[in-house]
Amino acid sequence: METRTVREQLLDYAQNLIMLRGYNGFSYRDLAELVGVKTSSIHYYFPSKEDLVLEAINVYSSESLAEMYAIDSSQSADLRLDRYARMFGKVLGDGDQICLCGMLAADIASLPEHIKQAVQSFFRSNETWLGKLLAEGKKQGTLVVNGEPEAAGRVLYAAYQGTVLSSRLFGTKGRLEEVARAYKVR
Amino acid sequence: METRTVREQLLDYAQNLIMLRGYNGFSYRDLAELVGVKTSSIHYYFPSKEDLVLEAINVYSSESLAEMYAIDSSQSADLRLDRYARMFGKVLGDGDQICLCGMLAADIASLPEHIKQAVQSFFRSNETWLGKLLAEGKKQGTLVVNGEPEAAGRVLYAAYQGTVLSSRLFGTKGRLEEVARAYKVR
DNA sequence: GTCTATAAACGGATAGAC
DNA sequence: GTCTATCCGTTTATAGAC
Repeated sequence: METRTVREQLLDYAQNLIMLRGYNGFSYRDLAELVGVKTSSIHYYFPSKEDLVLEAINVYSSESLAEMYAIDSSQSADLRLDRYARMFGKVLGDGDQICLCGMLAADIASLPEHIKQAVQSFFRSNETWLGKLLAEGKKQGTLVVNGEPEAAGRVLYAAYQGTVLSSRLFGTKGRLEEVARAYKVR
Repeated sequence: METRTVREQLLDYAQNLIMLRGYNGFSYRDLAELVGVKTSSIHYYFPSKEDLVLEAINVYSSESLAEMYAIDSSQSADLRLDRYARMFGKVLGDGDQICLCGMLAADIASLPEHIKQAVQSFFRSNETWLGKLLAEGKKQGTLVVNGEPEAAGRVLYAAYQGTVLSSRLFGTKGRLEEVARAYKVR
């Protein structure tokens, strides 16, 4: 028996579909069939497709960032980086999904300004968090950071986004571990 | 006066459209209006949209890889990395495009197996080329490489793919330079 | 080669009954 | 809230005239 509300199911399946096929790659019909309602019912909850996507970003973003901020800051930086990597590993799902905001960043030319800003906000949060982590790891001597940690945080986040993409493309989960390994002191 | 054949124009505009909006984000109608023909004429050259995309990959791939392989191998590794970064900078175009194969990697769930293989092939060529470059830079002492160069090549290529994405998202070209800087000896 | 015409399915969205 | 019915534009693709 399904306990979630229709609205919750819609958001959940919408998230999966976007992470699989992108904004232009799924329709209200796809979603309706998955949830078992008619497309007109979706419009009751989300008048337009953009409304749906924006709400999907909000849910995804708040959950992901909460998990990221919850990473125990008393651990050493290299262990925290491992936990971050594992978090990123979960977005792969059955190996056919990429990060929701990474996907929407690819589709950004099809989306309105306010959605772009939500995606930017998610990127920035990850970048600055990683930047601070790298700064600490450098000070501790647990991570290898060449140059300014802030810029290195942006590069590292880009590496993670690119790596989920190639992990799915090649069907290999192991690539995500290579990223953290490239920053660890050996 | 337009000197290119219709076929050449179709491929050129198709490349731009894919790099801007992705596989599901453009139509034969968009393309027809840009070139100034009817959609049925496009089917004469490319029976299906997949035929068009595959040919666009072939053109893009052979041109990009040729340019990459032409990077003077007598230079030091850090200078070659700069040239590679500048190459990647060109894909941004007016700041609204990302790598064709990076975009199609995001759209991969909408595409057939033989197109997936073409995208994989492009990724692999870049990854191995960068891996060898990093190996040489490490030996020369001009680049900072932590760990195995092969894995580092995959991470670096992912970083470039992720960085064109975020460069477009934030409208800042400078991020591409940060990547190479993170690998240079200072 | 390029066109007109057309097919047949799909797209997001709305009105109004229940 | 969810449905049926419907609008109307779009999409890829084909047939056949020129």
